[in-house]
This record gives sequence, structure tokens and C-alpha cells, in this order.
Amino acid sequence: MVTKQYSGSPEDADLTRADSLARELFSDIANKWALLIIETLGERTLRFSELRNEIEGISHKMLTQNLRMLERNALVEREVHPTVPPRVEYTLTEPGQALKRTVDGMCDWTHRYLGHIEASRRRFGT
Amino acid sequence: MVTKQYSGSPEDADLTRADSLARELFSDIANKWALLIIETLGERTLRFSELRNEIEGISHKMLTQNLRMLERNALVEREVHPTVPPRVEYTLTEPGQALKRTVDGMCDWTHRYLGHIEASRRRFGT
DNA sequence: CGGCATCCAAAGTGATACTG
DNA sequence: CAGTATCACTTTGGATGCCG
Repeated sequence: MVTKQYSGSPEDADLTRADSLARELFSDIANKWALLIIETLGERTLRFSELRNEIEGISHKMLTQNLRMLERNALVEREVHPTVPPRVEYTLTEPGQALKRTVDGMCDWTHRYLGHIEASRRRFGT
Repeated sequence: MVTKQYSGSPEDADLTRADSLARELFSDIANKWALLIIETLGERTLRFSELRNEIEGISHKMLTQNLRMLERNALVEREVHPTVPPRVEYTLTEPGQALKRTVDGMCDWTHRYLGHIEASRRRFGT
């Protein structure tokens, strides 16, 4: 599991390091914008401005920041066309596509339980 | 999809409302702490203080805040035992368990691609 | 157009104190 | 023990403007 903690025995050192990396990676991708970018990019390759338009409410800064992060983690590939005006395209890599499939599950879940949850909110007093 | 936008035709009103709810719900749950709570609670029912200990790095405030949010969205059930000292237990509901299964997929993904991504980071220059 | 830097507002943290 | 509240501090996010 992602949340496993250090047990103290020396032979666990590698496992612990791997876990802390896993945890860091999890923290990177477990955020609204990153997941929405992955979902959106799952359909097809998109330019920066197209992504900006598709993802309602994302700021220029957050889009840039998250794209860099996703690139760093090899989820997204960035291709620059040296034209005027510049044209930069983003594509999901294989690991990115694999992650997208799990995020699809989250989206499906969202829609499946929408009514259930809406009712719960009313019960809760919005 | 979660990111669908308003098209303007009146008959889309319900769909649009559902989508905005879905989007809001997605924003609620697509965050580091909420997903970690769901993962941790997936194993078994836990008390507030147990959760706090299991989830490394979460603050008292964020735990409270996210638990309320998860309760509001019917992902978590809160059971108060009126004893001294008080005992409050949190359990995943059925929708919560369903969501956990998809988050498990994310965790699996994290571990499967760990090496791949670690290499990419080095290439990227940390 | 895409990216970066800047500034300001908002959210999160950790400590602490107080209630039931 | 669980939860709420407050406060000072840090981090993050949004808006804006400039550059290649």
C-alpha cells in the first residue's frame, strides 16, 4: 500500500525508499487538475490552448505547472513545433494511458453514484 | 465525461446540471488526503486517532475537514459511541468501497510504473 | 502561442486552548 | 478522545503582464 511506513529493520530500506517515492508520486497525481488533464488528453493529442479551453476553470499557471509535473513523471510527452506562432502539443505516454484507464473508473463511479450522493447531501443539509 | 460543457440548448439543462454536480464531486474527491483516507479506511473501520496515525503527514484540521466532506458525499459513515472517553468510528459505505476499488487501481499503477517514472525524473533533471 | 515572473489572495499547517 | 476555534506562518493558486 501507498501509506506503508518505516518499520526500522535495515533490510526494509529499499522498500521504504520505494514507498516514499510511491507516496510522492501519488501526491503528485492525486489532484484535481492533473487527473482532469490526463482525462482530457486521453481522447487525443492537444495543444496548450486547446487543453486550456477543454478544462473549464483551469488557470494558465496551473496548466503549465501540472503539464511540467506530468512530463517529469513521464505521463505526458511534449512536442514543440518551431513554427510561428509556436505550436506545442501534448500527448499521453503509455504509462499515462494506463493511468487514464484507472481514472476512467473514477469518472464512471462519479456518474453512477451521482443520485445517491446528491440525496446524501440533502440529508446532510447541503 | 466529467468535463463536458454547456452547449446552450434548453433540453441539455438537466444533463448540464448533472455534469456540474459530477464535476464538483470529482473536485471534492480528487485530492491527496481524501483518496488516502478512502484507501486507509478500505482495510477496516478506524477511529479518528487511528486514521491520524495511519495517514502520515495529515494535519488534525485536514483530517476533520475531509472526513466531513466524505460524510456529506456518503462515502464514509460516522458512528459515535457515547462512552467516556468518546469513541468515534469511521467506515466506508458501499459507494465508498466502490470508489476504493478504483483508487486501488491508481495505487497499483503507482507501484507498477515506479521504476519507469524514476528513470524519467532523472532524465528530466530531477 | 506558449512560458515565465510577479504580486496578491486563499488555503493548508502546527500549536494551543477549550468543550462535551 | 473527538471536535471546534483561533493565530501566526508557509504554501499554493489565480490574475496579470512581458518576452521570444
